[in-house]
Amino acid sequence: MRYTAEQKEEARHKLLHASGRHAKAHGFAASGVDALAGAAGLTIGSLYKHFASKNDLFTALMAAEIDQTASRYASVDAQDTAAAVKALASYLSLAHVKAPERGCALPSLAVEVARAPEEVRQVFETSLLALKDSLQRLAGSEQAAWTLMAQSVGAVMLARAMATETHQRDLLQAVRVSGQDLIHASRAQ
Amino acid sequence: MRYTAEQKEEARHKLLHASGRHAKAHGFAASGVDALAGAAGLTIGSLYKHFASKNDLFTALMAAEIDQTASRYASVDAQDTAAAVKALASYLSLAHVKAPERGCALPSLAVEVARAPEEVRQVFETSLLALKDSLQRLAGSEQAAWTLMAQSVGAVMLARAMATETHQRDLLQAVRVSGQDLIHASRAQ
DNA sequence: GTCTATATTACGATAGAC
DNA sequence: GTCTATCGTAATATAGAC
Repeated sequence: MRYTAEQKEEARHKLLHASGRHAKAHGFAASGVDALAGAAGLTIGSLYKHFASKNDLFTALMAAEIDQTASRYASVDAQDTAAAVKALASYLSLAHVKAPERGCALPSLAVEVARAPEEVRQVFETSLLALKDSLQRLAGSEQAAWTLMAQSVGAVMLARAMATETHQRDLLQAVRVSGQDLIHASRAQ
Repeated sequence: MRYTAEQKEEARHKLLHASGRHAKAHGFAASGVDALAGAAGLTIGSLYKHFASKNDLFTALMAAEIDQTASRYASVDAQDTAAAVKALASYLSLAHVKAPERGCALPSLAVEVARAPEEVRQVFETSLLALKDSLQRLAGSEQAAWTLMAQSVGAVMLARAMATETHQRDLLQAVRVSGQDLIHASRAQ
């Protein structure tokens, strides 16, 4: 055959990665299928050979994105408090706010998962629980992990919606301090 | 004239309210202009007599929605700690997660503001800062206000994206406890 | 597997009658 | 001010050549 299984896998991977970037920046529903495929240098017809529907692409894309975020925090040394604080500061940075296409998918796309069919939400939930476990290693308790996740995701999303950088900084800074308190409190015990 | 200024104002108000409900449930960009107008019992042609464009409607709708949330927390007695905790519990309830059309606009629509033109974000920011001030009365400090807002909005959004009610409860409960700690800490001083 | 071309539907916005 | 009708455009998805 002209195309090997490896080449197909590679094309699928590139499709997931590139359409993920595009969706995080412009929204998934708001992105046309042609734009999603075009981001990977492909065309509509080709995309539909890899995914049965736009929703099918969304499911795979979301899982890949959240897993990527989870593995990022899984690689942080849980013993190293300074490393945990640094990872938090990176998430709650102005750079993250300004570059959604390179950042975490949750502030950009979680709301679209909420409106997606049960199947999508089921796959998403599995990935999200894995991310929570990664955070729990750094945050100490499950409660701290959920709180850290919710406030970080909320802060980045709200900061992106604001118009002026000064206020974005204020919000990020406030949540950063609260998050640090949370991390330190769990380690003081 | 056949239509008085009051009737026009009333129609505009109903349009804002009904399209707000619809947008919170299904997303603003994902909602057709006909569906937005239809939610208020009107038609497209009529909507365009009140708003110059779909984006113009979004700006007005967002401001009205956030102001509504802000006034809700402005009416809570800042002296009454139990009342503040109760308001927080109501926001972080399963009922709120299950009924986005009747709830706060932030978990549903903030991400769309982030992708909207500068003009929209500017108006949004003004309303959001007023909401922050309302929360600051209850939370004590500005830092606690931003944190409370970010984690509550994030928690509701993430809970809505999850598939099973048990995990939704876990997340809401965790953030509720953290929020209560935040409120109590600010009042212990 | 990738492409171009197309079928079909829905979108945002406008025009004109009442 | 509200309605129906309509103009362009862009959407999702499929068909068929290579």
